[in-house]
Amino acid sequence: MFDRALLARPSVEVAPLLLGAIITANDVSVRLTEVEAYLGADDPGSHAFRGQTGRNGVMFGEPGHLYTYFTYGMHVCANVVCSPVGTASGVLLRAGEVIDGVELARMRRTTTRSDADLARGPARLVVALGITLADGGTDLESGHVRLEMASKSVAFEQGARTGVSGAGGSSHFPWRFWIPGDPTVSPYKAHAPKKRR
DNA sequence: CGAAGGATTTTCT
DNA sequence: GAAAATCCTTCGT
Repeated sequence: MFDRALLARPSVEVAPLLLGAIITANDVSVRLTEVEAYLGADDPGSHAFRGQTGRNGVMFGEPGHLYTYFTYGMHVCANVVCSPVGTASGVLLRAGEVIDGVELARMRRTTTRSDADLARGPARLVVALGITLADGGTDLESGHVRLEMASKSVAFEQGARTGVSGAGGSSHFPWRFWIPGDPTVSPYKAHAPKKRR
């Protein structure tokens, strides 16, 4: 199922609904096990915090579309756009379990040893699915990247976001959601301060 | 097993 | 010019 009205709600409400959902692209399907919510306003960790720019434009657009961005010079991350047109919010896809096209995903993730690592982490998930920057703005209902939401909600846990620099990284925004006990949930902790800036 | 450093380029100030 | 919603390798315990 794909319910755009459901996605038009704030990302903090949408995030837990996406756990257990299945995203399919380029002949690989992933069942989401970990996500993070980002808001445009009132969220220093969001790209849209300082208003609309060329990069984050699709976050202000129609819900249910794909928002991709390039970060750390070598990684692509993917989000599901939430909230009505004109309001920026999104859900970062942090990790998932490859349930279809495992062979293909394994070929793309040459550095991966175990199958549980294929989509464990935002940039890894994107690579496993074969998504690139050019896929930003794709409609997840009719494009070549599809989202299939779970028919019923699953049990989940909620806690502090990881990897967010600055004020947004504080545990004041406990907007990370995951399926407890799942081996594909990202193991990364908040990193120590970086040296080279 | 855990901690730390380095890579690399798009985007915005 | 500086920072960035990360990942991988290497080093130390």
